[in-house]
Amino acid sequence: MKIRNMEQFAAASGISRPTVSKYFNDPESVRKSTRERIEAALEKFDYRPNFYAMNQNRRLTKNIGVVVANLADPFFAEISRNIEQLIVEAGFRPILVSSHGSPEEEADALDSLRSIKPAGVLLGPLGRTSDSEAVRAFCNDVPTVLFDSDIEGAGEAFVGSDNDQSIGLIVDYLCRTGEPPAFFEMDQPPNPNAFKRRNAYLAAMDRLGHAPNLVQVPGEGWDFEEIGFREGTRLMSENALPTNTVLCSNDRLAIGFLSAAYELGKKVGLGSDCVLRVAGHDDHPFSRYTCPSLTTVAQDYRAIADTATRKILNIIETGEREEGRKTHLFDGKLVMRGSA
Amino acid sequence: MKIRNMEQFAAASGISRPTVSKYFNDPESVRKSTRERIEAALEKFDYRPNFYAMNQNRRLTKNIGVVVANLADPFFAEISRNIEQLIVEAGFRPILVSSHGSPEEEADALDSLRSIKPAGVLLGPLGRTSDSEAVRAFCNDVPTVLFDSDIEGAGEAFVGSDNDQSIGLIVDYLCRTGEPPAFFEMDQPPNPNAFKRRNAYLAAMDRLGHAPNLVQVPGEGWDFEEIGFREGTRLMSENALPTNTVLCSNDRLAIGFLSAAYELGKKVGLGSDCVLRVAGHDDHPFSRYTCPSLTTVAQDYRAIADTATRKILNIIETGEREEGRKTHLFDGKLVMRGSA
DNA sequence: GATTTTCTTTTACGCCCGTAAAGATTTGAA
DNA sequence: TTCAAATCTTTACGGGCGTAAAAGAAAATC
Repeated sequence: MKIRNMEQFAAASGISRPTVSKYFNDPESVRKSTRERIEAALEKFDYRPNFYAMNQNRRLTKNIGVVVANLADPFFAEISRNIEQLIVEAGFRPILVSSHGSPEEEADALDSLRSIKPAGVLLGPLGRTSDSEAVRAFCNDVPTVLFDSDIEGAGEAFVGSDNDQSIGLIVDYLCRTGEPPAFFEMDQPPNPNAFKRRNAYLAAMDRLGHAPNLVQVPGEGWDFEEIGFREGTRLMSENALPTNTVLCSNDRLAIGFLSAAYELGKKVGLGSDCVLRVAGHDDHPFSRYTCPSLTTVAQDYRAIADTATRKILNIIETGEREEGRKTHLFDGKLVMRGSA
Repeated sequence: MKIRNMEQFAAASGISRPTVSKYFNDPESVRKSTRERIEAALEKFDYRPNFYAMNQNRRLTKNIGVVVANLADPFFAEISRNIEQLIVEAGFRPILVSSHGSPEEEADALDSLRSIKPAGVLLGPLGRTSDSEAVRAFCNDVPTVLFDSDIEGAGEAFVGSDNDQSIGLIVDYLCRTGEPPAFFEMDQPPNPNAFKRRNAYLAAMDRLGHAPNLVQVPGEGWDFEEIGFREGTRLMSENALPTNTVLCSNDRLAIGFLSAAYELGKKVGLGSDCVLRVAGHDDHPFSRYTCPSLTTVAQDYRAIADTATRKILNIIETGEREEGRKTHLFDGKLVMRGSA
């Protein structure tokens, strides 16, 4: 016999439909003996409630939107993998969407999520280029927790890395072990972390009593490796680098920069035959395999994913939009490899 | 005034509800003047039909599932980006799910997609490790087009790369310009393309009258870079490479291998000071930035995404499950860079 | 202008399930 | 055993929309 709807399934399991409905909403909400009878029937008939009918009249669906700036960036791929897993474990359903680096797509994604009535949303926004009005409007309607990039006043909370701490860490390290670093970055970075990191660099250099060296190269958009390669090539072939130590604003820039150094025959690393030290920030999954392997600061992916997810689940379950927007920042860890 | 449902929106636009419903199902299905009136009202009231109510009674939803083996792999990230875009342009809604390299998650993903009643699914399966019974069962219920990895007898069609052609191309090139290559691969690759490539290598070498050299290193799972690095290090430090030219089964293995060569001080490339040539396969987004940059064969991402998407859209629109499962294979293009 | 064709309106029903309220039953503690 | 609390059943309604059929209106054809 083929079960067609909850009515029939309820009959087959010998439980009333409202109770079965309650079970599917939250298995713990029914008595143990009832739960067992339903689960026994489930084994026999493999029925699943109609997804659409189920969500139509629910005050809150069991869907949680996950919007990331750019899935092609392994950082976001990795963090959304963690988040998805946690959401599933909590009995919710993740809906993963990428903005592909475009503000319009980000706004579209939020708009489109709205029609799915998610119980909550985890948003890793574009940042500087986001349509911040649209984002704030969305956050007013749907409980949202931001991660990675902050947008002022948007969402219930922000979870990210403490750029002051992490940049401080690597600047300390670089200064301690050689020439103080110059800071290599794009002049128009899409991501607000870039600004925080720049300021953190300036502060750290100041604290250590060194004159800062900002190297701001023309560049916008998300093709970081390309920009790092192109501008690195230009700077090095013009001998325009102010120091022999370069701290890149993120690992993807550093990956391009290292590639440029290799092509130009400039040996990077710590050995006596090396002319350059290069460091990055993020511990991008590929940075272990650059040549030489990249010294960097690891962001605590798991802690970020974990905290952001717990935060949104808590808001959903208590129904309380917390008062006072909170910010959770995690420390980075120094990852010493061959490049600096 | 706030529009709460289609009834109210229909009233506000001066059109009957069934016609409005028809419009949302397919804007082209109503008269132009009617369409214009509805769209004028849309500007004023920004109403959107309830996603759940909308899909509940439709024979076919406007959702298309996109399931990929591993979103953390930039190949899948890139191809799913293309697919998503094409689906949106066609007026459908993509639902992106990653299996994260796990057969259980793949089966779960399909199961979970089923309850969403997708009009069709584009599946880039794990391949060898897939639960092929579950996949075939799914394909029986839901029109599915496979891409990247094939599973025999599953789905309406398969779209991928012609490994015979692409491997032939690079083997030809390598033989023409130096010592014939050895083929570097894992002994337990998760992906069936690996087997096809191995056979293509054997055939190409045979055709050119060279003795083949298979280097099968212990390795399973998806940590290709790690395996390439570890086993590359081992082989090179033991001087166990049979030739000075290595063709890796895919770019990610090559990335690890190149990193290992660098660490060991073995110069890779074409110069007279180089002791090794290394090539890959796929044109992975990162392969431009390896040291030296990686010579490889580019898969035609766009053509694969395009064909697979058009295929599923066609099946959906005509309602015909084509008879006779078709296979579409695209040629690779040689990408000559520094490593070989 | 008459006729055919195409599109729209009206009316009505059903999809599958969430939810509410009231009464019946079970459970667990006093 | 008694009684209150927890849980379940029954009954009933409604959500927002797809869809079908019949009748009406508009556009296209001649």
